[in-house]
Amino acid sequence: MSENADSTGTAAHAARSSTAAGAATARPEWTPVSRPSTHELVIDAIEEQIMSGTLTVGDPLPAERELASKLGVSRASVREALRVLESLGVIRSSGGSGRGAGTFIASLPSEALTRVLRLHVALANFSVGEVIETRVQLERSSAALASARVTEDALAQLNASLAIMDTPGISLEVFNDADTAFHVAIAQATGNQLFSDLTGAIRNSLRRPILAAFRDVDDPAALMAALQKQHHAIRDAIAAGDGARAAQLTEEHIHTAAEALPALTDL
Amino acid sequence: MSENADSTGTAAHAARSSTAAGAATARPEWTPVSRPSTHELVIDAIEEQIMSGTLTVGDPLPAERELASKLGVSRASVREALRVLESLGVIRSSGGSGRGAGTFIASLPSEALTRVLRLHVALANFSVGEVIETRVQLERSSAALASARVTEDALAQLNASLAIMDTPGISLEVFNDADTAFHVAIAQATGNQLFSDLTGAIRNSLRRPILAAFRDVDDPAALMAALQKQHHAIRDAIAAGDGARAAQLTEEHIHTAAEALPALTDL
DNA sequence: ACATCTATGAGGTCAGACCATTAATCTGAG
DNA sequence: CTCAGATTAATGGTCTGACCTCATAGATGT
Repeated sequence: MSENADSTGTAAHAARSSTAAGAATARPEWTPVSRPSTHELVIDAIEEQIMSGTLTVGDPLPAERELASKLGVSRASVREALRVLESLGVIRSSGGSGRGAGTFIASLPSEALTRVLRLHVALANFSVGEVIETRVQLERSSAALASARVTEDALAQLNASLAIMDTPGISLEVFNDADTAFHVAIAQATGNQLFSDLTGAIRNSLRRPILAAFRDVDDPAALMAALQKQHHAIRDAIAAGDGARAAQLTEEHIHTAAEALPALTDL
Repeated sequence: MSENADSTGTAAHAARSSTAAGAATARPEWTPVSRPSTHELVIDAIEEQIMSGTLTVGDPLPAERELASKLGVSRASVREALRVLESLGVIRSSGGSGRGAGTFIASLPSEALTRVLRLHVALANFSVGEVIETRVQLERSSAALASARVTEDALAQLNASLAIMDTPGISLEVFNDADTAFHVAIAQATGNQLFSDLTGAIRNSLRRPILAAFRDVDDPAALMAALQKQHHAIRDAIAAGDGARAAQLTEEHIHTAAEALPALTDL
């Protein structure tokens, strides 16, 4: 990366704007020189190759030792950089020798998104209320778009998840996971991978709080039945291609769940 | 984390559903035992403290050497884990001694989200078309919600960004960054941090492609002027509290930009 | 031709050293 | 007694070099 400490760009430019507006004064602006750590430089070096298209999915990276000597840094720094990229779902490493051994450019964004959201939800940087509001908006869009694009295959996916939840005597965990799968399947039906990854990440970030809140419910089976009834209605609306209705039902569905789990929002 | 290799949950359950549906056969299902690496275990240990609420924002972590000996692993493994958490915006480290030195739980989710999206857009795991579609839906919601909740302060933010873009003879980069700031400010006006972080991350992930595509435009100044006119209209709709109109204008605005930059979508 | 064994090369882990930075503490001059 | 300056200790940052495990490619033997 040429522009270091880019900090999402926004903040830096907001600050810059104040000097532009205030103009006149033109004080020297001594910003403390940032000294990027070695592993950041390694990340930037690899990121640059990716940005410029030199490295694409499936390509191998040089061996750690080789990369270290090429970049003139220690193997430890290279490894720290690789672990970061790995956590971002950008690379995949495996041991052994020959075919398939080594480090490769991968594409596993959903796990990375899930982890980021899960941790920050737990840290209350994002409140459960915010996350639910985002989920409502995202899944409204998913439902509407899915209604216009749904295929046989996608419907089969929806029905598979519904079938699991229709099974009597199912455990809370299994129900919840099938529930997640149902909503992700709707997002997948839009054909937009980013939608479905975001949906999965958001939903999974709430997994633990949801399961915890469910234990405070008087009649879990009744709630599950109610939700499941709504699931069927959503499926029907999507299958009928009625996007507006699907969106509306989805919003009501999520609100039903949120209101039935009061322990969730005052977390 | 109790559940290892959680893999977003979804995939595992989809697979499980097929066996549940197919039933009868009941083949053994030999899933290769996952061997989590040491640094993953360290991450899980720290994550567990966060999930259980033992560690919250601002709390210090033990020193690297101490943590290593407590967990019975090498300092290198601890450092790899810390680098991952740092890249996820969950911790912040600084050297030295005494107050403020050491590693602390932090809260910088937006940078992490930006990096994830930026890299995966570059890797074409998310196509530009997908990202733009997501952006349309997200910002439609932002505009609608913002219209209902906008404050004096938020309007001032919007006007500040507009003022920058109204400045004549502005460079492409400055315009684009102010443009980003404008849209993020709308998201911020919803009061939903997740909205605004996602908006910023998505927009920043497109920064490089947008700037590149802009260079193929015949009359950049005219395009900027057209976009800026739309910006003003959006601002007015939000200020007037007309959510539906704001959403509609936002969608048209993004489509205008996308169509004026054909190089963007066939990237 | 096939099955086995071995060498190789990759990531994974570790122990220990040294450096740079920072705050707290000590020391001595005024 | 006060305050400037030197010292020290704690912390993250980096490097070195070693050893381990593992999976394959290729050699070896039958």
